[in-house]
Amino acid sequence: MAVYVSMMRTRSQDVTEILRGWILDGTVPAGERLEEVPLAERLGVSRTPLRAALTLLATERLLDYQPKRGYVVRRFGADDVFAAYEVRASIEGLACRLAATNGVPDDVAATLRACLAEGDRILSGGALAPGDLQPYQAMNERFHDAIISLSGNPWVERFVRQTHAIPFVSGRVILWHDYGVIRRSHDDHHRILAALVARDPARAEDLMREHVYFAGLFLRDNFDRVQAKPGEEPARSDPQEERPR
Amino acid sequence: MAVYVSMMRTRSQDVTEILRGWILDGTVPAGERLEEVPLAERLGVSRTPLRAALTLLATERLLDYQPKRGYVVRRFGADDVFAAYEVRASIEGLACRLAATNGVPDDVAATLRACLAEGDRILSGGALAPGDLQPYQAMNERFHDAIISLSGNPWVERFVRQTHAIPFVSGRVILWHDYGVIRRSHDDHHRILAALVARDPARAEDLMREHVYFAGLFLRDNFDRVQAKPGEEPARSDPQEERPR
DNA sequence: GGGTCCGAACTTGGATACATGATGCCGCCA
DNA sequence: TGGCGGCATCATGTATCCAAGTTCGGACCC
Repeated sequence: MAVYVSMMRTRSQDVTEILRGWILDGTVPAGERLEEVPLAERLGVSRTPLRAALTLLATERLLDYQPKRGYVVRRFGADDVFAAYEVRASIEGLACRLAATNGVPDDVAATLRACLAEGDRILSGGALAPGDLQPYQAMNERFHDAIISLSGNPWVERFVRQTHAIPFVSGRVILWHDYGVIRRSHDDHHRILAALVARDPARAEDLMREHVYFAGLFLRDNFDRVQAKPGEEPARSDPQEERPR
Repeated sequence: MAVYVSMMRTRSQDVTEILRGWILDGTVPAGERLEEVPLAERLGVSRTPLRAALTLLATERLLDYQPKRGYVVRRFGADDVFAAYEVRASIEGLACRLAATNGVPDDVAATLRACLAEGDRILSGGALAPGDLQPYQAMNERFHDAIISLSGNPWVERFVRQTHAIPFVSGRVILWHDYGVIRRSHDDHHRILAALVARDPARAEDLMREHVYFAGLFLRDNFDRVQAKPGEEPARSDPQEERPR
């Protein structure tokens, strides 16, 4: 007996995704007040589903909310973003440790090795071509997502996903100008997989923590650079958070 | 010109808190379907604020939601709860490390020392009196909250708060039957504060991680005990549980 | 002239009415 | 008798309407 999962999509969900996208890619600038009626008209829906979306995004802390005073797009500074990376480093480190403890099934190992191979190919030229940014981002996200799934801890997955829903913390934003940094980062990937298959939880955790933490450091020190070019944001792969894996 | 912070409380917020309480303390049993109209009548409000509360609790993952099929109180098993403790241990460990790095202001140190003193007093008798559970819980929460605030990392605060909003993970639930375990746990508190004032980040992190992690282990191994506590018969394994609706 | 008080317009919160998809019963047919 | 299909019922999703709080401007008072 098959269990049917409703494919139904409500307007609220659609509106939520659209709005989240607008916030993350800067279409709606930080600090802007979101008034219900104009927004609803702009989105072509009534206030009801829009309000559901707003409450949801407020619980995700993408919006600030005060009763009777409405919603404001939250402003994220370099310190906020770095703080998020600290947390992400900690949780993904945990994920990596758990994954090493649990072991890596063959099919996942194959996926991870494919990620490594693709990264090697992209970086083999010795320089960063702009057109390679998007595939590298996608590869990077696949790699990290696979490890998070391996942790087998649903809360890890949930929290990491929440950190990804913070502007500039998402794996979609990668500073693509320093070959050496990217090279090193991908080298981390190699060592992380090695630690995973060797069932070395402590090493796997340490590597992942530093891997993510350094990304946060680097982003903080180059924060003006990434803020300046929101046009660099390429087509996001669908940000819907509910996607089961 | 004074800046007024609206003290306004909306019905949605009230309903959210009430419902969250009902879920956390078992008034609404896990697995139960929450129908909007009956619930709204029971709460004395219309469907609108209730629906806002439901969407919020669903984003907190306290409820499962499927479009057109409504909300169901999520069921948390021992493994879910333990997994939450793993994450909480990691994040509170981070919080403790950051707090040790930042240093402890005198007023906070005084608060923490007061917590230690109260715990010492409660435990001085050499046994656990039922009437002492509530003050000990409150003290425990104050202690942990103070350290989390010291971290200065807003995301840490947010995520830890989220783990506290999981049934059985909340600091409100403490197994109060084994004097030795509580005694040791409070001894951890002493050492943690010592590490904080000594500005020893590594030791502070390790202590807090183990402190929380062991609480998770202990809770998992005594899970039936805490589940039976709300006065309900332990959730009988319901063979029809899988039936969608 | 500046500050305060008042009120009107606007915005958000809540209630109700209507639309739409899910569920389950019942009868029909093989 | 058992399975399948259609229709009735009901719960949820959305729109609209009403209530209540906030904001802002202007007039009045000091």
